[in-house]
Amino acid sequence: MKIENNDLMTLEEFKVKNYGKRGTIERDELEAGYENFKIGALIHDTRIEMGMTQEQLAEKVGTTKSYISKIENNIKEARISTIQKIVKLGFGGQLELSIKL
Amino acid sequence: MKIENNDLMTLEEFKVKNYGKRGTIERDELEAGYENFKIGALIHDTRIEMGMTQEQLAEKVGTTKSYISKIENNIKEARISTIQKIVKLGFGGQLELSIKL
DNA sequence: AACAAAGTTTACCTAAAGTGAAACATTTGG
DNA sequence: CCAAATGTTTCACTTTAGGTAAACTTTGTT
Repeated sequence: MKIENNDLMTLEEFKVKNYGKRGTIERDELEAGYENFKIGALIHDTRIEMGMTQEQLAEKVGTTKSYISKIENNIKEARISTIQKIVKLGFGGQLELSIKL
Repeated sequence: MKIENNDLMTLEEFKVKNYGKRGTIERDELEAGYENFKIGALIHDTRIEMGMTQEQLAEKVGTTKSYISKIENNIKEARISTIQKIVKLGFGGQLELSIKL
């Protein structure tokens, strides 16, 4: 299942509504259809599928497990370059971004 | 032409190397293969193709032309939610994000 | 050349990301 | 059931995005 789209909301609204929840996604396309803050679930599920702990991922990326936890749980909204770093250094993959008009 | 990939670099390194330059992209696929800071070019080119000024885009998104300029020129590295706002409110499109392993 | 329109830069503020250590909680394996 | 491993939260601090107005520069038009 793809991550479904949400309406635009602020980070605060999102926290109230979705704190602790995670979407589930199917491989192995890992298409996100992104939207809002579901990026955490994408990273979480990818990490699990690759059999990594947060600590192992953190080491590859060059950060700490507490930070990875925050990103996975959408407590901090990462920048694109941060997500990219995780995908590239942590998963050895590539982040793709496109605009659908 | 798609935006080509770059190696990982810091924002500082990028500024020194690429300041002022912009990639060009072809429509209408607007696939980004993102990577680093080329998102500015993606927004710039999309805006031009839609015949909008920075001021018009800014108004739709609910910001100012100076901010749009900074994003297009990669002076500020936007968050995903910001890019999404521009794509959604400004272009009436959708931002898509995926991980390619 | 002169003027208008569009784009860039500067300056300045606030709120949130980025960061990590350590404490705490939860899950898993023996 | 206990210990070890894994994951989450708290606290604390620094950097940077988000945001705007105004000055300035570039580009386009007559």
